[in-house]
Amino acid sequence: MSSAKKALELLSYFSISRPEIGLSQLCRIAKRDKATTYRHLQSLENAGFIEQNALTKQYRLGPAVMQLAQIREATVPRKEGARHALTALADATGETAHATVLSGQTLYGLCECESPRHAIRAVIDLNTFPLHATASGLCALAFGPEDLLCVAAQDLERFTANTPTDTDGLTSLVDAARATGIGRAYKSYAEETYGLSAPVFDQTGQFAGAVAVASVATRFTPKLEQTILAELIIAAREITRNWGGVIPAHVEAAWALSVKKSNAMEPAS
Amino acid sequence: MSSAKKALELLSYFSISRPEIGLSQLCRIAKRDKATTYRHLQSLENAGFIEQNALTKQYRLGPAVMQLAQIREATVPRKEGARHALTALADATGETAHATVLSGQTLYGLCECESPRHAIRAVIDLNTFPLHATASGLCALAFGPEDLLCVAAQDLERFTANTPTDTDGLTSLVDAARATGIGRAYKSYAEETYGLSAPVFDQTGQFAGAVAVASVATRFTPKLEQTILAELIIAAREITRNWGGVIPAHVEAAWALSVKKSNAMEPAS
DNA sequence: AAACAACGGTTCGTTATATGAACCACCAAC
DNA sequence: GTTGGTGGTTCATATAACGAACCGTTGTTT
Repeated sequence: MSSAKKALELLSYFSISRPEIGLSQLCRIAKRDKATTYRHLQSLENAGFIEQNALTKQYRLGPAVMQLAQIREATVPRKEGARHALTALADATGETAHATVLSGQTLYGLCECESPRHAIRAVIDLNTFPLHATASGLCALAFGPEDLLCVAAQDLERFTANTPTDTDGLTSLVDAARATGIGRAYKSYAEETYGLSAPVFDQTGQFAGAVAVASVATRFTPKLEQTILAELIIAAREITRNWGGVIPAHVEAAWALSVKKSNAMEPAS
Repeated sequence: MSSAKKALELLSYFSISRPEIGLSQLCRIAKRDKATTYRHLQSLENAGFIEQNALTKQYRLGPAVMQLAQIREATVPRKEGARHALTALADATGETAHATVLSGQTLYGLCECESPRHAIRAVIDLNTFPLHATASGLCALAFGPEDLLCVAAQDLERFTANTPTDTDGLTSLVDAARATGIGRAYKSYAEETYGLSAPVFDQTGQFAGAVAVASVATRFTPKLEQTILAELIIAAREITRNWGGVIPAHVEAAWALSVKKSNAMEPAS
């Protein structure tokens, strides 16, 4: 593994829930040598990617990332293009909505929007999304580049009893997503959550990411599913438009079938 | 130079004005070998820091920087703490306002806010700020850690005829900043701009950054200076409060003198 | 259409650079 | 004063970074 990659990987250990990390602690987390880790941290600090809390000596993300994010968003305004649709989605469903972006073979969390309706709700710690266990991931496998499925099949980490851990289980979920235009993760990532997701496309015509709703499994009803489904499709259309893409015809067709079926099961809301 | 540092440095060549860069182009800019640069780009791409435009093969910043920025801002909400004061500052002065953050020995642009009042106005390409040639930089030298001045004196790059290029010239500007509580860059960075800046402090009690106004030199009048001065101080106080700091007494005293002197020169606005 | 130049990407022998066990100095708890 | 935890440093070793030269493609020029 290249030294640059190792240094960059250190950044991925910072998160909202763990925003400051000490040297020794980071060595444990990353399972790396202290001297090496220290040198990497120095490189990162020099470049402004991290800085040291003067009081605690712990490291935290630095100001350089703010600049880069601003340049990125000015170049490819993904977040801006998703914001409105996400808040509307969270508002209409009363659940937590979020969007993801595919880059290379990794699905990254873009932003999250919680609804205040329920005290118990899913919170998304924005991170990379496992392709096989999340609704957004299944969307990526179903509608993204084909080689993604091979990559995902290599690492079928088990998160819950429902996580698909063999290729057959995974492909059946992906096929279902293709057929319905919707990715579904029923307790496959976290024990209590039910995720539904719809694909989003960009100006290259390719799959660019997904928009998703994470709901608490215990309050999931056919009625709620019907609402989420309808709103998800609206959001996916809006974000796709903002990202300069168009929904492929076969996806629109799959959605139409899904909605029809959903309405049939729970008629006249 | 470490490989990690070299890879990270590549990211700094992306900017709002040059958001996408091809391999060969980047090699020229960074004055690096093509094979090496390519490998570095691959590392960066793997980590999600850059991605390739599928059509043009050019590289641009990737989604990972968005996540990191979100974590950084959740950890240390610098931007949020500066936003309101900056818009108010731009609004009150009719000029472009911006804020900078010191991390290590580098002064980073945080955010910029333009006023629509004039068609001709300064635009800040958020980047690292040269300590010797910008108003914010002079603030950092005047109120930041002492070793900063030694570092800055090592690299006195000339930008204009007014750029201080010897230690004496620089120290006199820094001394002036200390005496007035205000950093001044009169055509020392760009030929047409006049920058005024005030220091901002954080909860450690240290200098944390600066807030600044970049004005067009040709429309600069004592009257405008008086306005900028007053508003700058208000903004610096507000941002300092939001960042959890307090303005040191000697800085407040210097400001009081500056305002008094400025009022005396242009009485009864 | 042939020649050219510029592009992104790859190869391979050389050599510089990353590595990590062992090492400080420091601090807090007991 | 011992113990266990920090953040930070050293130096011989070995690994991975390096770059000249290479390939295949593309789009422009003659």
